[in-house]
Amino acid sequence: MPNNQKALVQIGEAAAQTDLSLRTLRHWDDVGLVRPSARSNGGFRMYSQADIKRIQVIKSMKPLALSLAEIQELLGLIESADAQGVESRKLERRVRHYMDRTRVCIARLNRDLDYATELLEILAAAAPTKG
Amino acid sequence: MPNNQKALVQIGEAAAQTDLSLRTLRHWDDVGLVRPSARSNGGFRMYSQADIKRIQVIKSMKPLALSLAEIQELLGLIESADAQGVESRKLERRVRHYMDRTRVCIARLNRDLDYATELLEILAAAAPTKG
DNA sequence: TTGCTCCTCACGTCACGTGAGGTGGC
DNA sequence: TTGCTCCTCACGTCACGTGAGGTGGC
Repeated sequence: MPNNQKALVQIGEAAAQTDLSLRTLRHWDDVGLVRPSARSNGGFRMYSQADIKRIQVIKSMKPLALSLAEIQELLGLIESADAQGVESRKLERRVRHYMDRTRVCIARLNRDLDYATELLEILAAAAPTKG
Repeated sequence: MPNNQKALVQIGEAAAQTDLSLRTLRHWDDVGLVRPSARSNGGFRMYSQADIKRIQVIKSMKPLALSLAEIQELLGLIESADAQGVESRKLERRVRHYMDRTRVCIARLNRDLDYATELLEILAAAAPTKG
């Protein structure tokens, strides 16, 4: 089965599948957040399905208001924890730190939702005729 | 009652009451989003309670992913609608445009919440010992 | 006069956006 | 050979952060 070979896609496909810009994927490559698994002879970035999965995970972490560097650290922590179990106290402290931030973020998202809903009502009042 | 006079506060108080940085308030002043009602003789920004209310409204609009210029336009639209009713078709079109964006944003916030909750579970699995 | 708060530049930062000029590969 | 996709600079942008150097006002 040669479908292992075919699983590599160019940056355009990766961008389409993840709904991100080419520039964003190139930037994430530059800072080391998602390095494509391979390059073609001509230097084209070639993304594997695992790469795309990682991109989607990162995309889903964006609303947490973490910097790219923090996302990178957090992904590394999760990987280490998966690989070796939680043996290091330092690792556990960092993970707990990010759990706290995630909880804060969830609270903020809930407030944001309330505000957005309220704004929608205000706008509806400002444009009452049915569209 | 001279409490009308006393209702003006300096930028530090305004920042404390809204939980924003001095720099943010100065920036919003620079771009014309929130101009303090007055300046002291020495040039200090003096914010009224109405100013602070406006700041809080704007702060609550930040999660909608609007630019400061768009927030400014939207606030202007709501004011016009309040003042003259919805007489202009153009005004109504813009308001509806922002309603759509708000709906999109609400959908995104809900997805973000799901992701954040999921991440919290992943992190909890990575740091299972009780803190 | 001392402190604390405020002021205006003005450069730095983060995460990209946006061309410019050039090449890969079917 | 033509198109479309991709490449690397490199400057621009948005919303501020962060000093530098100086002043207001109780």
